[in-house]
Amino acid sequence: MSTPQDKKTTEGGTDYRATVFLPTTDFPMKAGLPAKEPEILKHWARLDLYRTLREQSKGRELFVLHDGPPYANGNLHIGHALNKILKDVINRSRQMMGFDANYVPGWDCHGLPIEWKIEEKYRAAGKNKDDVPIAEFRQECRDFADHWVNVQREEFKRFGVIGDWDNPYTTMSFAAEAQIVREIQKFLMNGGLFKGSKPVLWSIVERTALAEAEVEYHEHTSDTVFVKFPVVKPALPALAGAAIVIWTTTPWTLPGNRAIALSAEAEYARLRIDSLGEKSLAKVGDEIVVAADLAEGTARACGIATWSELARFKGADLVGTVCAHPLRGQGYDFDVPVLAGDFVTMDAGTGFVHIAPGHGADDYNLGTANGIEVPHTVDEDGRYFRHVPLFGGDKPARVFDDAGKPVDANRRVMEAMAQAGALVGRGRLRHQYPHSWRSKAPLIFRNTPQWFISMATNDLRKKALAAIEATEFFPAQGRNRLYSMIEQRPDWVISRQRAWGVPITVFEHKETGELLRDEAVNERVVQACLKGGADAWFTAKPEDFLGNQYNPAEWKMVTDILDVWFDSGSTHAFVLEQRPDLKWPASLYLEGSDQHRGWFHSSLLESCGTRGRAPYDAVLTHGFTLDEKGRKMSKSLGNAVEPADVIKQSGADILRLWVVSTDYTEDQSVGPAIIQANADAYRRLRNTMRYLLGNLAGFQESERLPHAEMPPLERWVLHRLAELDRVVKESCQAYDFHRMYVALYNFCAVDLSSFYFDIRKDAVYCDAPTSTRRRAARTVLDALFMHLTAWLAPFICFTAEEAWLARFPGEKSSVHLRTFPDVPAEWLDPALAATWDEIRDIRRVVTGALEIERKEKRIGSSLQAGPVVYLSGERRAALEGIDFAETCITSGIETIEGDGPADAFRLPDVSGVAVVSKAAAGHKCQRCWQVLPEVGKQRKPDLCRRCDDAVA
RNA sequence: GGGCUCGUAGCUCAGCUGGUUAGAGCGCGCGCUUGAUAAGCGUGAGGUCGGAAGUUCAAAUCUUCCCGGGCCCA
Repeated sequence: MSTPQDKKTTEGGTDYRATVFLPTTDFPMKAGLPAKEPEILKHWARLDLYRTLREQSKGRELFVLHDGPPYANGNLHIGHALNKILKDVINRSRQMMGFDANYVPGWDCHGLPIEWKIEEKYRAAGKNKDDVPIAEFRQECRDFADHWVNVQREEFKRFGVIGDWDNPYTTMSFAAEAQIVREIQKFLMNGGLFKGSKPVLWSIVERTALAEAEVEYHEHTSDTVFVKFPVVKPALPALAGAAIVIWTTTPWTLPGNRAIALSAEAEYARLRIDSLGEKSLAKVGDEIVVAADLAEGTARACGIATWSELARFKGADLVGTVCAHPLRGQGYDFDVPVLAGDFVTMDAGTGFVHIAPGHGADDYNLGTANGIEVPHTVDEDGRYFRHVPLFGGDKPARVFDDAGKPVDANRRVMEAMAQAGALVGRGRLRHQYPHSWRSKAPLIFRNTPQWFISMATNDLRKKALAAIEATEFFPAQGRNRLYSMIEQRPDWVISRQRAWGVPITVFEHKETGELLRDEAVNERVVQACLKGGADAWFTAKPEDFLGNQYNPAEWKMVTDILDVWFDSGSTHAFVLEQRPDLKWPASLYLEGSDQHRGWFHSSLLESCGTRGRAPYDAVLTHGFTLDEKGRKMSKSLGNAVEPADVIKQSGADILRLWVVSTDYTEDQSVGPAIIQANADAYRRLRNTMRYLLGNLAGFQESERLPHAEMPPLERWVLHRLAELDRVVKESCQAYDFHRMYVALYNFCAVDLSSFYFDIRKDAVYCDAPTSTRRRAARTVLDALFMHLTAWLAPFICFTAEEAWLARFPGEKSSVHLRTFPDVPAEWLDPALAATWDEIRDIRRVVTGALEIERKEKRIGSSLQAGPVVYLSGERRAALEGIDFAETCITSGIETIEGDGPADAFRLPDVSGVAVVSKAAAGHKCQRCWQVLPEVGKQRKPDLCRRCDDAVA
């Protein structure tokens, strides 16, 4: 064994450090990204990278990832970071694959949240939104959105995202608003647009519709009633002569009743009332039907003391039964069918739900799905309309008064029910009930006129479904999700009773309700919007648009605002179609999986309704970002990761590395530990770049060695590059960056750092510059640099640039102006790769044996060893032509065909290899530190032959 | 409550149409190196494959149920 004496000989000996070719580079080990990245951003700004790329790639095939617009309010959160970085990785990789990947970012600017912010401001100042002129209010919304567009733009740029930041799109630009108007006009002209009605949450106090988000739930005491609906046409004979009993907490909606819902899976029972408790409203001998599980509860609530069960039915078997309205004969003579509703639960009531399509969402959906009309029963004051029998007329009953207190509607309905003999029971219930966030008054569901886009007219649903079939989905499951939504969705309600958005620019005839369909009128509206934005609809006079042909007195301008999903669903029209540097349809839409219901969905419908196909060729969805425990991020849990914090502490490249390190098709986690892990991984990649740069210092073209003249080790590295080239291409094609990242990372860590670099340090540091081995190595290091900087550029765009500039500085220099380098066919050599796999197996046995020597303190450095390796014939063949001592980083090695002694070192999973440790023979070369017999016999007494020549 | 979806070592992920002792990298422990040095190398310990039942000669892989998480609806 080699002894510590070797070390002593260095002391006082010649210091050959200066003659060794150690790595030299200005590329620092410590990145300092938070400070460095802004400098790189400035470099890109100076060379105008975005525009340079466009010019440079003119004529190439366009790749257009159409940006789904984020909403312009508030700072960016981690979800934005994931989304935009992913888009950027795709754009950069597509660009480097040889496309012209032109990316135009955009913003969604209209809508409720911004409206609220402005309203809040007004309220803080003691003003009321309704007292402000609408144009003024809209201007404030516009300013607000504008502010956040600018804030978010800077934040996105800091992520390293490249795109046309100087000319982004917004849904509120005049051109966009005008085009949105054009789009809605297309639905007007083709008949897809129609006026219908739908129940909305309505505040009687404020005389306005409320959005779900404006609703608060508070305790409220409601009147409850059990009401009999006599069976007229039983679906089963055993049902004849009975009455179905419903329970409701809103008796005033009973005049609007048009159906009864039940649960198809539940059991129902026909009961005969045998005896009653005190004050019961029920009648002995009555036969009623309720859910079997709720019979007892119903009986108790209605004061029924004893009863007999006469029959049992499965809910599904009762469907099709027709009942009479309890007030039949008094103006309520329609049929009340029994339907199955999946929202019916057995929590309370009777298992039968009274359906008033004008007074509830479930009611509406079930009713319209079964072709039932949606009656208008109460007006905006909460009074029954004149036409409602018994409760309307000259003295209509009212639900709530202007202070939100109950009036007489419930009482009068209950009295009528009692009089009709239909009231089985009544009570009071304290429960959670919707209230206005502003007035805190209770709300009602009220049928209101709304504008719709029909799913049936022009076969919109059919076209949309066909378009989904024709679209590529990443991952594939996205197709099903979107398909089933489109398959089931009702007509699209596009009207909102709001202020901040694009109006539904339609004229409705005051008498007939007919819609004005005139291209000349339409064009005048569009021109006005182009000039003054959609505000024109509110500021202009009707005659400005109607011209001389129509009498303004006869036509009403619709003032409802378009659903913002129609705005963003039209981005393809005012961005892709109108910019000559883009194309329609988009190559790709990419958003979070929530956008199956959102942007993917509305864009599809809008485009199919106006152009007959999807505005995209492919759709990619990513999951949501959760904390390290897999939980949703929230302020209250305090588990949110802010992208700005990560950038400030670690740098955007760390955030970008996180994005590509996850499987974004599923939900992904982030937190301090995960960020740290990515910072660790980053250092490994960075040091790989640094090592390449250091050892390429002064590299000359004349050093290059042809592939055929390279040692097997170098040819193996080039083979690995060829393999990676394939992985890179496949991964980029399939947007599978995680796979690519793992492949690149493991290559750097496993193949390069711990193997190739480690082995070749000796030759690169100590060989003479003319040595073939060293030239081969440097040729390969150059190839590694060229490939890795390109491959990593889409991921860690800052660091790849930093590394590139460290080697090729210049004001016009940028790694991002490159494409992925080609790989010569000759590099691919699977047979060679198989040999090296085996060599590394054998090497593992050697390093394992060395580890024991180290434990026993017989060696420190592997260069102190010169083991004997016993090999089977096949194993030995693998080492043919290989310098195995060099491969194992030992000073010498002896290979002998044979089994080897019994006490030799072996590994269970590597057969035919046995290692007997031995110290290297000779003395330590003071330059290369190998222990060799020749040391002491050269010109310089403390050097080996190679080093002696090298320093000569 | 409904639709879709996810749950493999501390972390990020591989494990094709079911088939030997479940893999990788990181992290962690130990050791080496001190000429990639706030770096590099070697080596070791970590898993009831969310849980239960079932199908099968055989299940992380198929079926059912349950638990937990997520998105969208209601």
